[in-house]
Amino acid sequence: MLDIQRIRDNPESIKKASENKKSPVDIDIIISLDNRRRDTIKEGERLKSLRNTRSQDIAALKKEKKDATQVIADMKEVSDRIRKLDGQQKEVEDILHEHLIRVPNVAHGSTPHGESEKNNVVIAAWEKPAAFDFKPKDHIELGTALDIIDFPRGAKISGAGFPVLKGDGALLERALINFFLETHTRRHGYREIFPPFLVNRASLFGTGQLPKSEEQMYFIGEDDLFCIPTAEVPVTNLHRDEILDQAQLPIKYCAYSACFRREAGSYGKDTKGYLRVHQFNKVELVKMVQPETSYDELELLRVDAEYILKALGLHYRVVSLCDADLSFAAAKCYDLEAWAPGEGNYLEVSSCSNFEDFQARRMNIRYRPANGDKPRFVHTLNGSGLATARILVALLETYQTAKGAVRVPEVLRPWMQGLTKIGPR
RNA sequence: GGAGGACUAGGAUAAUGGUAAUCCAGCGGUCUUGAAAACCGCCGGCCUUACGGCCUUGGGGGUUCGAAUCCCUCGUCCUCCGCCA
Repeated sequence: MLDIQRIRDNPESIKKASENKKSPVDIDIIISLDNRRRDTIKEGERLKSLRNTRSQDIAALKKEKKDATQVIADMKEVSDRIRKLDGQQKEVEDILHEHLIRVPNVAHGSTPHGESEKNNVVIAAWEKPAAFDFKPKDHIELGTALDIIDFPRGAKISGAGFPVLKGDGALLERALINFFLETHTRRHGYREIFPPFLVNRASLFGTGQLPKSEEQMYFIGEDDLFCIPTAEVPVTNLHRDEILDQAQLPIKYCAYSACFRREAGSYGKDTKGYLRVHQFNKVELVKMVQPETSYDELELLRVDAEYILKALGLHYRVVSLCDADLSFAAAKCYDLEAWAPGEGNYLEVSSCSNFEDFQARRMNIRYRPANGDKPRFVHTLNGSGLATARILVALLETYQTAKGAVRVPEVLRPWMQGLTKIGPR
């Protein structure tokens, strides 16, 4: 959510920014609603001031055992008008709020401008794509032949988009999660969180999934709870409605969670295999920092996520998303894309974003500056570190051998029961 | 799931239906070689150039001229009962 003051001060630039983000909003109606709101408040406060002073008079009269019926009668009328004005004010504020929460965050100055994802900018790459002296298979063929990914049985017990990992595939998945968590906690200094996988509406509003993306989430109506689409939601909301000490910042959390996404409306895109599924595993990195440091922290966050890809020896590239491709709440975002030789494609395995104070305003997460000044909103950031479904795909396809086995990268072996490769059963 | 109790600022505590008091912590200052102690000021939010005004007792409603206080409702925590991996 943006500061209404910021919108009042720069209506044109906010309007332009929302158009650049391809979700234009009507700024004029927001300004006029806000004017009505302010007028109503003004008149209401004038009457409330009157009521407060006259109430004191009534108290004084009663104390002196004098008659107060006339004043009380007058104030009854004033109170009725206040009630009416309060009602109007609430009505205007509700409508204004509905508009405000749909204004997207403004892209940061360093975010490239563009018309679509085609204008995203590749800013770095690591390693070369793996070379093969045979035609590399895709992960579906590999996973099925090795009997470590079972698509048909997943479809049977749950539906399309719920593949089952079996045997060494399940072990590999678990190894990845462990490797990610160990790296970020021990090497990068993040505190591990094991969050609830179901959250309430307030949490989803805080991180910006609600109200815009309600249809993308699994919903348990009986309890009004949602399955989390990412650990970002519970972890960032940990400090909702709190005032932190400056000395606590930066806060760095990492969390494993299963992630649930309905992917409504995305049929036809990446439908094949394990690339776009309804449930996958992810280790998420979340930071809460002082505003002045958030863009430095974004670079550090990206380095932490990139470390995993380097350690796994995967070819990848870093993409700076252009404003048109930026998510609703983000001001700047880097995607990390791992190379999948079987697909012949790059797969998005991490998004590292700075939300500035956009989420913090929605969640009311502030910190008290060391000098005792009044609380300021923190800046929030998050990034995948990483998502296993697609990393598993990149690994299988990158480390496959001519004989159809898959070598296990060195760094995963401590969690792989001594396996150096996954072979046919 | 049932019964009872509680919720006041960062923390802790007070207020016969008359408009939120106090303590601690924190910040600034006086004093000091420095620190501590002591003392003074600040110490929830919003509006206002200012003076000042309005709001704030877990959330939302209601009664009343006036609600932290009375009523309804929801939430959270605690105690007990029931159920349970």
